[in-house]
Amino acid sequence: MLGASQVIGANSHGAHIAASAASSSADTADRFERGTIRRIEAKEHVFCDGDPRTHVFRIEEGVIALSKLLGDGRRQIIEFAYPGDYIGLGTLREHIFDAQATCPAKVRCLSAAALEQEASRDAGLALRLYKAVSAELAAARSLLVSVGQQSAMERLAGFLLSLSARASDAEENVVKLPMRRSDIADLLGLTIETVSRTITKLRTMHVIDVVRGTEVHILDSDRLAELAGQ
Amino acid sequence: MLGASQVIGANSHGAHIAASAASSSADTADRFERGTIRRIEAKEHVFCDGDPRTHVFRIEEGVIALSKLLGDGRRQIIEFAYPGDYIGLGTLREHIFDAQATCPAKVRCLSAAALEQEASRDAGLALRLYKAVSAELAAARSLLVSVGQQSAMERLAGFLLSLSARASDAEENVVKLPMRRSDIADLLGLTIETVSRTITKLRTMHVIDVVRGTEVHILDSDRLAELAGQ
DNA sequence: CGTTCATTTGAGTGAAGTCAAACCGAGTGG
DNA sequence: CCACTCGGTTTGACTTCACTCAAATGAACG
Repeated sequence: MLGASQVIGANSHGAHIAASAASSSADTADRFERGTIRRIEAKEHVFCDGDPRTHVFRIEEGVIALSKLLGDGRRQIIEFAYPGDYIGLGTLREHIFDAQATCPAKVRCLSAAALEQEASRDAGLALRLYKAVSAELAAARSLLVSVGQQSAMERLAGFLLSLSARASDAEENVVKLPMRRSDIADLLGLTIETVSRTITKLRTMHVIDVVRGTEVHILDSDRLAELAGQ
Repeated sequence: MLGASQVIGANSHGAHIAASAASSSADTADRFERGTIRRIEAKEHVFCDGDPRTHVFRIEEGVIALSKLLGDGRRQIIEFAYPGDYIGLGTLREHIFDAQATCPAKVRCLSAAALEQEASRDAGLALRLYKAVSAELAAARSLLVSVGQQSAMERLAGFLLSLSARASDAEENVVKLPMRRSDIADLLGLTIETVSRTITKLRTMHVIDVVRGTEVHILDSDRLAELAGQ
């Protein structure tokens, strides 16, 4: 994918804690992969800003939006967490963001206390936590660059590219948008109307085609990469 | 400090790796606190985007700006690193940002390879790395909320408050600005002119006073907190 | 088939950007 | 000691991109 350094609101390859490839402590990782599954309806919260941080969650299905709500209703989405990603990592006693499903989802619940206690003994696990958070940090910084410096068109094009790079489920060049326009707007620091107008412009330019509003077909990925800027 | 959740371009309490309070492995931490000191001139780079990540640095004096440069010259500053902060953490083989001094500075150079090798054996050290990066992540997300949702006035007021909260050096209510207007602009996703105009407006409102352009006296911190929004 | 929620489209406004010039303080050298 | 330069900052005039308000359209579902 051209412009691979651009990852918007998503971790390059997900924030995986589970040991990759051969690891001496794959068993300890497994222990934390076996939590109870919780079903989340669209718009339901997994946790809220201020809640005690009792669990870490791994997304199994659907998409969870991490967001910060300002007093007057403005909202910034920090990241869309996809299957395989972890949310709720960190060291604070309480959550400092909302986590809300953008569509029906399933998450696996893992005890935060147990995880951290085990990590204080198992250097391998602690290192995997470190790497997972480092990946999230890179993603957050990438989004910051986009929101701070790029035009609406650049942000949207970059967003579509980052989704197409990550969501390797269906066919190449087809990107599902399992979230509302307002979610995309709040991720990119734009308004719903600007997101809609920009998508329309991409359609009239024949760079993308949109089916039922939720499925984007990338017709000209080179042009899309150009529009995304660097 | 009112609105304490707002931390702009700075880690709440710095990204400290060194063991806090009583720790069983204070000695291993110490081992990494003894690197050679390097003097950095204003505008000089500590490292560049793309350089191999051979060292981690701890700021001893001055301020280092972490930034991403876009192809056409646009720049987003990710964070200002102050004394006590670490830069260059992460798991990638190469740096993905520039690190540049905004004023004369000193950094301590620590071997990245040695640090990570030790961390793979010492869970305590690995956990401290985890916590340091988690703090950076929280700071990056906080800046993202600011840049994505707030007005120029809100961003600037928040920035001044976050600096006054962190730089506990001199008197209360006096904030040093050891960086150019262009650095502040690139942190907040604004232009030099907008930063300048907003500072002027704060002066005419008698919320702050500015001495020699680099020293901000906060005259009405309650009003400043109001202007910073939530 | 009407209600509801989400998206699109249109018209007008405004906050921040651009371009340009003036200002200011710190060095430097005549 | 003053004139000149130079980088940085401030201020002014004008423009523009994205926002706001408002209405129309479309999709989903009981």
